[in-house]
Amino acid sequence: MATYAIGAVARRTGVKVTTIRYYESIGLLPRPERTATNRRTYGELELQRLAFIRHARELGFEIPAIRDLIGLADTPTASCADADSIARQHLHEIDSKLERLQALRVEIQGMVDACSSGRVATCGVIGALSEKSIDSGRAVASAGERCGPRTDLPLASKPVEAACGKVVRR
Amino acid sequence: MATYAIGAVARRTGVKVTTIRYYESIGLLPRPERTATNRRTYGELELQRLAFIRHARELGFEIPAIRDLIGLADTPTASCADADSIARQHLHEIDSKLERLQALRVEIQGMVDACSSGRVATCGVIGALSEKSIDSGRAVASAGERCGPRTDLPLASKPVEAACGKVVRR
DNA sequence: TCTTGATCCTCTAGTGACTGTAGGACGTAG
DNA sequence: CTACGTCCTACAGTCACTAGAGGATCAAGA
Repeated sequence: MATYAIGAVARRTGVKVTTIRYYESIGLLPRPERTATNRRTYGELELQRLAFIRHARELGFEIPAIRDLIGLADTPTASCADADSIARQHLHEIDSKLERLQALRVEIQGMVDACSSGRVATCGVIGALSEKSIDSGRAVASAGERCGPRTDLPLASKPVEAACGKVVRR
Repeated sequence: MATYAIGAVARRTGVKVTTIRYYESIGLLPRPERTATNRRTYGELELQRLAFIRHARELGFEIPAIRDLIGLADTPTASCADADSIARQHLHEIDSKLERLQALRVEIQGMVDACSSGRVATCGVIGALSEKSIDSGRAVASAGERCGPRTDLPLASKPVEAACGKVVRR
């Protein structure tokens, strides 16, 4: 079975060398075998686990949650009940993420469509994610409401930028 | 139009007071109006924007990306082409996240189902997210492959834990 | 009106999850 | 055997918060 040096693992999984060592230091990855000259060597399994961690992080899961998830995969059948409750809990988290991501997708797709058809872009991007979070009932910006009076205007003019915010600078 | 103190905003959006101030300090939120005694006051618009930021962060978007997204919502129609390219780029990101989240969901749902029906749980959780990331072709763990020989064994035994990793400790 | 407790202010320091760098050992192609 | 790339440890820095100190303001009750 093939083994890989830490650099090769980094290249294959997209996780930086330093990050791999960091994950090892916090116990998220097991300490790997070492060569006679003290270099880490990894197998396919670690590659998979690392790729999993990377994706999970990109999806917004925190390290304790990832520990859980990895634990699920490693759970012997005996403790199925524990695994089940952890799995259910994360299932809710995932469903909520999916829902919000889909809402955001719809709004952004809408912008792209509007743009390509030369129509005035409406900016429901913020509304897509903001509504369901303002806890108390009567949603602040009910469905369909857009940000500012832009749609009614021919082009951006004075009242708009006061109402709708700032420039993007990265 | 109703205005809110920072604490009220925090309660309604689920974003901590200190975090709101932090977002202001990095320019992600505009500086709000102040009362005569120097207290911040916010309107519905800031509430929405903040809720948006919160969800976006929970979905794994970084602050520069969120700046972009907010920028989209604030974009005057004039710069529609710019907005379009940014929107398209984030659309890809979102689609990729959706895909991976759905794959993870399937695997975790599978575990829950297996558990509730008393079957031996298979641990495809890691496989769900690891496969598509190992860059070079011939996927390391091709579809359907599971983590370790667990499914074939009656209960966890010696070779498994060496192969499949560590204990969960939070 | 006075008090008391909640909330606000600024400033600074700490945390989680990385990320980069210094200083040195090891590996490998020419 | 040289040169350059990769690896090692250790530690400091960054990003996105988070908590705490020390003090001012507000709102409700005695």
